[in-house]
Amino acid sequence: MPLAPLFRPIDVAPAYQKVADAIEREIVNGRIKPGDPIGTEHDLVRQFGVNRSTIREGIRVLEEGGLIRRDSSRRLHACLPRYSKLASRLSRALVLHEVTFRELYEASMTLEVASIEGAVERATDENLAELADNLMRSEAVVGDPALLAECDAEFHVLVAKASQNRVLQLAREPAAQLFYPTTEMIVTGVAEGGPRLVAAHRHLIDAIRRRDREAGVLWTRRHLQDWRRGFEKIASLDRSVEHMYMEHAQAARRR
Amino acid sequence: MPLAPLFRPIDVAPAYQKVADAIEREIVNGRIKPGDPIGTEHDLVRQFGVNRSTIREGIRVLEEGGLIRRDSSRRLHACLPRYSKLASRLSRALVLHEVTFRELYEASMTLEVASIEGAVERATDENLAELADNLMRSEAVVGDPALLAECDAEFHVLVAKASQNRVLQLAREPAAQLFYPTTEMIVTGVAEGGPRLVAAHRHLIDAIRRRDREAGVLWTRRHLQDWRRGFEKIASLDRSVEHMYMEHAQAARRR
DNA sequence: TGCTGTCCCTTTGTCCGACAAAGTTAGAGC
DNA sequence: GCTCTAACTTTGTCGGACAAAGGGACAGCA
Repeated sequence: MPLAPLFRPIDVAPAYQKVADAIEREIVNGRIKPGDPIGTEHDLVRQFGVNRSTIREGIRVLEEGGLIRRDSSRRLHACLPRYSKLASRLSRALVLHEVTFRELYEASMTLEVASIEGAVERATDENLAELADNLMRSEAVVGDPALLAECDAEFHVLVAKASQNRVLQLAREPAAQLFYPTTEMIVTGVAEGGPRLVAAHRHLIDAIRRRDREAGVLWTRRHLQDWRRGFEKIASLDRSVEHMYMEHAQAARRR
Repeated sequence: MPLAPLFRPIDVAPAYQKVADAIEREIVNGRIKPGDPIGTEHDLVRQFGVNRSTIREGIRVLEEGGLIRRDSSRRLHACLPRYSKLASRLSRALVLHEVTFRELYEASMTLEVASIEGAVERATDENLAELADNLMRSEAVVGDPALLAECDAEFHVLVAKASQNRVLQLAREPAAQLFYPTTEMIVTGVAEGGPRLVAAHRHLIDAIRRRDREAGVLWTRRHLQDWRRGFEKIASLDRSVEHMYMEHAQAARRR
């Protein structure tokens, strides 16, 4: 029988962590709003009563977490964490955990179908305009796998955006970021890949415009199955995502 | 007509960022494997030829990103980023973006249904044993909303784990973390909430064991609809997730 | 033998002071 | 009113310093 707990574990966090936590708390509970300035390092030195080096370590933590940024003049201010930056953290984690393409495919099937359902139900005219613009640009680069893959990635981001569900938007992003580089490979390797991709996008936009849920789901499924078939021509679905893909995610994060 | 690009944009990143990037690169492309030691700060000072303060700022970045940790003796080593830690970053972002409970509910409906489908298809005996154990513990604390909510959160993590799809596992986590505190409130407020919750879990385990997909989906839907009905008794689904919820996510992250 | 306490070395967390480069501000000059 | 310049501020980096905590070796003791 263990002894009755007489003492609570005492909180021994290094000072830089406490600095970061203190600022984080003010941001997440709204006392510091996104866009508000945080003050200079010297200000923080005075407020927290610790050395500037300590403050700077705390700032790095918050910066990496996406809670604060430095503007053009390098001054600190709070900001809304950006989905794509956070998502590339997750993509990185998925790569390190060596998830398989099958897992990516299965999860994406779920997430993209949910996105299109939301989009069919709630897309605005502005969403549709963005999608149409994307389609035009896709048609123009149908012969260039790299650019087309980029357009494809953007297309699905726009569909998710049209769903008006930011949780979904965020949830689909990590897997999508890992898809992107493979799309390029597939379009390169499969002759009719580019035109089929663009055709699927056209049908999807059409389904959204007509609020035709069945068609939206159907074409999303086909679109992903096309990806799958293309991928299986060059590799096994059970292969794990390779480290090389991280290059893309890293580049995306820095943007 | 712009001039032909004669120069590439040069990479002007601060030194601490370059240190972090260099170490990150080695980890994500596998030259440093999870668990490998990184070396002491002094080692890194020698290797990179910069000051220890600079090294330390770079380390903070990687630490926050979950790529490296300090073990009990505070020595640095590479590690696999933990889903729950990353997910709490995302939860934090969702709170700051002020997503509504409706968005959470809709996305979770999709993600939890997908999880149970995967679990029904692929759960192992070990997964089932963990779920059964969770159920037992839930039954024991059915009268204590806080503990029951904790069990409920764990239950759904286990279902996602049983789906054997780590992408799904990761995708559902951020939303789930925001659900958790509300579950406690609902079980407190609705008299029959606790027993219904446990009953749903029992049916879900049963469905997984019998590999009965229909039943799994059905009971997952009911379970979530129960949550929704309970929630609507105390607030509107269109209310945005409040900053106070972050307290829970923060606590979870530190674990 | 197995446990304990001690000394020494390493490592981390923190502090101080310093300086160049880049950005900001205020004022002079037109 | 506008531009240009000269302070001033802020950041990024550096060097060195020191206390506290851990790890390891070693002696002392049951």
